[in-house]
Amino acid sequence: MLTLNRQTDYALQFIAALTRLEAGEMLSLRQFATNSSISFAFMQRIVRSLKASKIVRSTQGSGGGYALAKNADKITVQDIVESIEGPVAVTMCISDPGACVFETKCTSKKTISKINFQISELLREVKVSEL
Amino acid sequence: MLTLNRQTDYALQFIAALTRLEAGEMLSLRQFATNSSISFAFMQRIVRSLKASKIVRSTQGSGGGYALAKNADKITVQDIVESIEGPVAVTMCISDPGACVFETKCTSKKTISKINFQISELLREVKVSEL
DNA sequence: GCATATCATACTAAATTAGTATGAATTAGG
DNA sequence: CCTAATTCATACTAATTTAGTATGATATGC
Repeated sequence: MLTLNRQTDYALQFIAALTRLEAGEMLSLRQFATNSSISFAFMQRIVRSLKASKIVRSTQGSGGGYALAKNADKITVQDIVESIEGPVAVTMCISDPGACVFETKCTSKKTISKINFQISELLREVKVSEL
Repeated sequence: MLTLNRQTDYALQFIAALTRLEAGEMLSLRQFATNSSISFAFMQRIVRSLKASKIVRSTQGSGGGYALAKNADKITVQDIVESIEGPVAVTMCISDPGACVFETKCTSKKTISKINFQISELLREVKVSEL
């Protein structure tokens, strides 16, 4: 089905929520999770990746929470996907050269790489401000 | 990683091999499998989908095998992907409306649907003759 | 100090994907 | 008619990935 995993899906929703904050406002993850009836612990792990990729920033302690680390039209859907799932790689020859049994005799790599690039570009053109 | 599964990968390689056949020639799956050192039984299941989608045709019995069911530039990568994995659906709200916990309050569906459509179109523009 | 947050790690469960096994049906050629 | 080579069909198991849980530490405002 060529699908994003659920974590990415949740991440996009969380980011969308952050785009709706006032300047200076923080969103508590617990509040978001409860509000959306999804697992808080699961969300924590997802958001950790977003933090590591510098997509969101956080403040700890009471009254703390998360906010976008940069302007919503400086963050792309590609950034989110890559933060959670790693680089787009439609086939294993892209993510893991040498893994494919066809490798040497494959005539399609060029075409496949092009598809991969185009999908990646397409995701890069969508800003999270559009979510 | 937004990746095609291995079955699709194998299917693309098989189709690529079929495009290289002379008119009237058939390729035995056993031969292809042995040749590529991948599981014959696994390939059988994959090719069955391709047959069901009328992408390949087959003749049984000694000397039989598979060939493309239509011209190589009438078959797209999208056809192969859809035959093996089903329709492109980047998020579950596309493959399974009602499954997503955000459903009602989601503001992003339009954008996501657009991405989904674009990826699908992109795959449809690549013909298997290019593999 | 306490309630409310994030941070970090380790674990378990569920679902999907990959791969195997077995046997039936079909056909060309000797 | 027999045999070898092929596709067809179904059912099963194993491996991997994804989803989800549990627990406790660390930080901060009031």
